[in-house]
Amino acid sequence: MRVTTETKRATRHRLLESAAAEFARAGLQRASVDEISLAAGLAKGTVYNYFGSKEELFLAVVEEACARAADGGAPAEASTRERLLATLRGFVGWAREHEAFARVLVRECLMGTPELYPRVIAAEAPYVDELTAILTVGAERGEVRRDTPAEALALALAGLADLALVRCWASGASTPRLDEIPELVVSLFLDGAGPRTAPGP
Amino acid sequence: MRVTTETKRATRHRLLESAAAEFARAGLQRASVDEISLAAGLAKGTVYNYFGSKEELFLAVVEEACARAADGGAPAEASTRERLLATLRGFVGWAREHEAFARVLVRECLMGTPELYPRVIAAEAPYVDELTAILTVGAERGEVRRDTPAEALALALAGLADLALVRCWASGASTPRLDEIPELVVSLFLDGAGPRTAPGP
Amino acid sequence: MRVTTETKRATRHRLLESAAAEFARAGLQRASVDEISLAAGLAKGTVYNYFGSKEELFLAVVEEACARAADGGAPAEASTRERLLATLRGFVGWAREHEAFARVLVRECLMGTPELYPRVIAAEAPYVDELTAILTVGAERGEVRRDTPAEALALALAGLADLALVRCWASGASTPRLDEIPELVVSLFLDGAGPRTAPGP
Amino acid sequence: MRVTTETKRATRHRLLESAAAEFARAGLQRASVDEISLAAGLAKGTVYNYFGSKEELFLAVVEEACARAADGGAPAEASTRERLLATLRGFVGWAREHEAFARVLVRECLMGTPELYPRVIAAEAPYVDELTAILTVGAERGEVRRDTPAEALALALAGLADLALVRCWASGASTPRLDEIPELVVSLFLDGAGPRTAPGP
DNA sequence: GATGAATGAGTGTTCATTCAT
DNA sequence: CATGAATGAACACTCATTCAT
Repeated sequence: MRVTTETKRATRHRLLESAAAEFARAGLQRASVDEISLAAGLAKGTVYNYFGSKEELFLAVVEEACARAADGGAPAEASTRERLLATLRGFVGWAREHEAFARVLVRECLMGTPELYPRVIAAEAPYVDELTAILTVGAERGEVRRDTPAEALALALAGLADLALVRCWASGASTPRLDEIPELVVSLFLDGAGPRTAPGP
Repeated sequence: MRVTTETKRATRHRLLESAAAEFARAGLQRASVDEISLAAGLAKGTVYNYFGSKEELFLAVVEEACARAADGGAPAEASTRERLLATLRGFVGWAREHEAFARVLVRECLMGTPELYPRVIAAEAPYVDELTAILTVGAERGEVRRDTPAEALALALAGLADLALVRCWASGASTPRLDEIPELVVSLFLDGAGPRTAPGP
Repeated sequence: MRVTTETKRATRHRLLESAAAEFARAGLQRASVDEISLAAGLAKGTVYNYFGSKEELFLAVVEEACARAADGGAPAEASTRERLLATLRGFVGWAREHEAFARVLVRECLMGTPELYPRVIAAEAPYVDELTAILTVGAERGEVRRDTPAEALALALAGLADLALVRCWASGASTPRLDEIPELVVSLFLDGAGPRTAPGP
Repeated sequence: MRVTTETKRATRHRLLESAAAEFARAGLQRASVDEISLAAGLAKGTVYNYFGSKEELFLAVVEEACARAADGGAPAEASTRERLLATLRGFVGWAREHEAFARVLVRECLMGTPELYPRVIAAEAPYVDELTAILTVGAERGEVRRDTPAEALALALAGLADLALVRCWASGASTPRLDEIPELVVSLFLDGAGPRTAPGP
């Protein structure tokens, strides 16, 4: 019984892994259930013993990706800049190690099918919420402008990070490099593209 | 002869219009050639008298959208901030009036099918090039930071505008409102999310 | 008026020529009406001013081919062997000069669409009839076996010639060569594949 | 397992049978995959579980037909005439019982689509090879003329048999009758159409 | 008489989903 | 619970034919 439960968990995990790879490669529409099941070493029908449809499987992958992306623990009571940097470093580090999941997540952050959009939003909530919380505290401390809602800023920051990741992947990991992304994005986000006024420690 | 030429132009235009709507609704993969032709009041075969394939039609729509988006004339020798604002206002104004086209453009700016990517990039060039040119001049004038390539900044700016548009459409045109977008985006882009240091003249 | 009639004849002729080329290249099914009209320097619709349908055009080509093939005049009162040789030489010579028509004819002699078969048979009648007549006279003279109907023999002979032509074309005109075909076929047909008993004068 | 394997074999067989009938009726181009699957009592998609494409299915039918046609075992060390007769009797007997396959085979022996020609040739090899072998031995024994390559003679003989079958089918099985064909064809092939010289024992 | 834009039925093929084993 | 054969709706694309100009 215990064994059975453990086996099921493992099977589900294998399906999620190969589904992430396939969705990252081909997107939701073009991904093939056949490919996913074969890559997991299982038969096609098994997919439907675990997930109701291809779309359900896709959402499960997105949820898994967000859950993993969010748990890049934030640091202590450092400056807002440091906290954002840490969060993005966690995100980028996770993206490096789980590129398949990361590609799916980024892809769907930027452009989801309209009918799935609400559910993707919900799945991404933990990740965006973390950024929102940091920015809210930052605004209270006077480290973040107050004329724009924290959530809008969080979405813009997440979007900038996603765009940078897309550019990185599209350029063969050369421009920008993965490890440059957090500084690059946080700098642009906090300081803007205008001339550097006060570099400040 | 003249009549025929004019008629063909009109037919092609109708096809582009309904194709833009369908692509905006469903994306490249899920868009149905049948739907496009029927919505245009034409038979399916007619689509193939004008465009070699669904993908060619799609690219034609993107090119059309970019050509229109780009001709929002830039102003004179104003400040970089004003020039960027004017360009984004032109873009947003155009997006309001041609929402179907705009959705296609934004969608594919953010994430196109890999095999089409080079051609989409080429189609979008005029629009991104305009931003790049403004930012290059701005850097020379000392109005734009010089530690990041102008083209990377242009892509970030275009990406922010796209993200704002997506949020606008997803929220039923309420948050943010269309006409707020240029100021919002340019302000965030130039000044950053940090505390307002110098409101500037 | 005379001019008009002459022009129509010429137009019809051009269509038959390019139709023969296209049918020879691709067969009845795969032949494209577009190709035929364009190769003739005319618009697609014009084909239908002269022929009711693609099939009608095809039959017209077959008839034209047979009419031309048959008028390779038969010689005098020579031996049956000589008369058959002369007829086949005429046929092969014509095939050389009008390869497109010849390919269509051979193709359809060997394998016609069932529904067209009767009409193709009728169109080929003049050519097969000539062979039948020669063989009938040959049988009366004792130069041809009498235990098989002359028409069956004529069809077998025509079939052998067609097969030889097909082999010739398939081998790039090398095996057998076009000018070898008449002797080859008549020799096999009259003498058989058994050991040469009497080479005859 | 055993059951599944047996079932698959049966399903494949049903598809081959109805495909043979459809190809015989309409030829490769006009044959409809829909018709084939429906006639087999299966859904259209099932065809593609067994054969990669319509062309692959077609080639499978030809191969099946040739494999069956060739196994009409040749007799012992009889005369060349007897051996050829036996082979043709086997072929005709098989053609009677599997008319659909036979029609496909004959049709494609006589004229295949150019791009498939090499593969059709390969599929037919066993059958033509048998005739070639018999004729080669016959030439060594002095029972077959040596001035023409055995393979060319084999093709001519196979072609004559095919033509006879076509005439038989076209005439509603009356002229010639199926069972007359072997003698008719072998007699014409070995003795020729010239006057009977030596009836031989 | 010539044109060629419009047509739309027909085609081969894919693939998510089901279900009997 | 896993399987994978069967399914059939959906799809992009072709092309012979028509007809208004």
